[in-house]
Formats: sequence, structure tokens, C-alpha cells
Amino acid sequence: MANSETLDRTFAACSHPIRRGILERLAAGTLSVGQATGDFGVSKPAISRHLRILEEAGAIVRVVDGRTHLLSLPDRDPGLDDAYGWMTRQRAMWERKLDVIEDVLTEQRAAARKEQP
Amino acid sequence: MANSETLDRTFAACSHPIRRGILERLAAGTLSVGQATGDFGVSKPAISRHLRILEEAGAIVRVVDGRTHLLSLPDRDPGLDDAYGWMTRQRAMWERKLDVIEDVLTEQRAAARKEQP
DNA sequence: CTCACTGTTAGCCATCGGGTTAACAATACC
DNA sequence: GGTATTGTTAACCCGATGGCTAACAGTGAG
Repeated sequence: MANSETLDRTFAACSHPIRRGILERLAAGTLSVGQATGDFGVSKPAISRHLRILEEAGAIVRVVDGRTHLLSLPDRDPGLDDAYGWMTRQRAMWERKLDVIEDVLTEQRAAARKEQP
Repeated sequence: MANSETLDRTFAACSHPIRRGILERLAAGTLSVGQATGDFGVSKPAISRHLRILEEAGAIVRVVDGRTHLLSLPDRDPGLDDAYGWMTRQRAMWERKLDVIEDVLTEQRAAARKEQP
């Protein structure tokens, strides 16, 4: 079962363009902070805080290597899995709802054809 | 291309348990505000603000019918589609990254077997 | 040792999120 | 008309977000 607080943090982590950008770049592999966040046009402290939010959400992993911090996506991110699963279920129910509407429309058309052959 | 602000609002809309709960209930069909939010244990103004956030994100549609407001999911929610698409792409790249790691490991194992037959 | 580089922490400020109570608007009902 | 019901708006509180500059810590390189 998806933990609510985990979902909260994961969705919140994805709700800022800079944080999404960081995750997108890290999908290619491990990067230093500078490589992952070089040209977002904000100060380094701002970047540092975004990284902290991502890290606390479990969306990234940090390994300190000398003076550089190496960032990467975790092997498995339960938060992202849960968030993706929630969206999938939500869309499934939504599709089902549309199916019901479709059925109603089909039925109505059939009835109309019956009345006016 | 997914609009960044739309993604921001959609992910933010999904980042609160009450708002997710509302969306889950509305997946079953149209409900009044009271029906959709009856027992979340917060005051009515709090609910009203959650609804406004969902509405501004395009995640719900409101039709005023007398003194009750009827809520439903929109026929198509581009925001949710975009957010789902973003997560899908992100996971795809992540899977590909893991595939690469898997390839490397397989290759290493093959090399190891060659050295020690 | 000194200097440059990478990144974080500290302190400040403005805005937003989420909650409350109190008051209001609009509709339904008697 | 008077009253209950549904839901929003207004005003406020407090903590979190998001940004900045300045200062610091640690490491690499001359």
C-alpha cells in the first residue's frame, strides 16, 4: 500500500521545474552537482535546497567523493513507483468511467436505430 | 510539449492526500462537494481551497446546480496526461539506464568466465 | 602554504500552503 | 417571510518554499 506521506513528498518533489530537470539529467547516469544543475540560472544555495528536497523524498542518492558530490537516481525509488502507480490506477478508473459513458452512448444509439429503422 | 507550469500545478495538486482523495472519489463519477469531501476531518473553507487548487490545475470541473456544486473529472485532463507522460518517460530512461548496467554486469561476468573457465 | 574550486550552511525576505473562525450568498423548504 | 442547508469569501496564524548574499568547510592543485 502506498504510504501517503511518501506520495506527498514525491509529488511535491516533482512539482518544480528545476527538480524535474535534475531528475531528467540524472536519468542518463551519475553526475556531479555542477553537471546536474549547471545552467538553471539560480544561485548555488537555491540548488542545494532543491537537492535536499529531492534527497529527502528518496528521489536521488548522493555520494560524496572528495570535494564533489555525485548524484544519481536510486536503484529503486518506491516513492516514484507509488506515484506512478497512483496515477495509473487513477487513469484506469477514469478510462473505465469513460467506458461506461461510451456504453451509454452506444446503447442510446442502438435504441435510436430501433425507433427509426 | 508539456508546459512546465501545467506540470507544476498538476504535480502540486496531487501532492496532498485530501486532493488525491477527492480525485479518487470523482473517478467514480459526478459528486457534490459534500459527497466528495464529506469526511476528511477538515473545515469547509479548507475543502473549498483544495477544490480551487484542483480546479485551477484543470483536474476537476465544477457545475453549479442550485445551491450544490457538482464536481467531476474533465473528459480530458492535459495536465494529468502530461504528468503521467513525464513519469513514463522518466521511468523509461531509468529502465534503460538499468539495462545498461545490466549489460555491463553481464559482460563482466562473461569476461570473468573467460578468464577462469 | 596558498589559492582556486565545489558545495553547504546561516541569515534574511517575500510568498504560498494549509488550517482555523466568523461572516456572507444563494438556494430549498416550511 | 423565516429558516435551514450548501458552499464560498474574508481575515488571520504559522510553518514551509524559494530566492538572495555572505560566509564557511573541505578538497585539489600550484
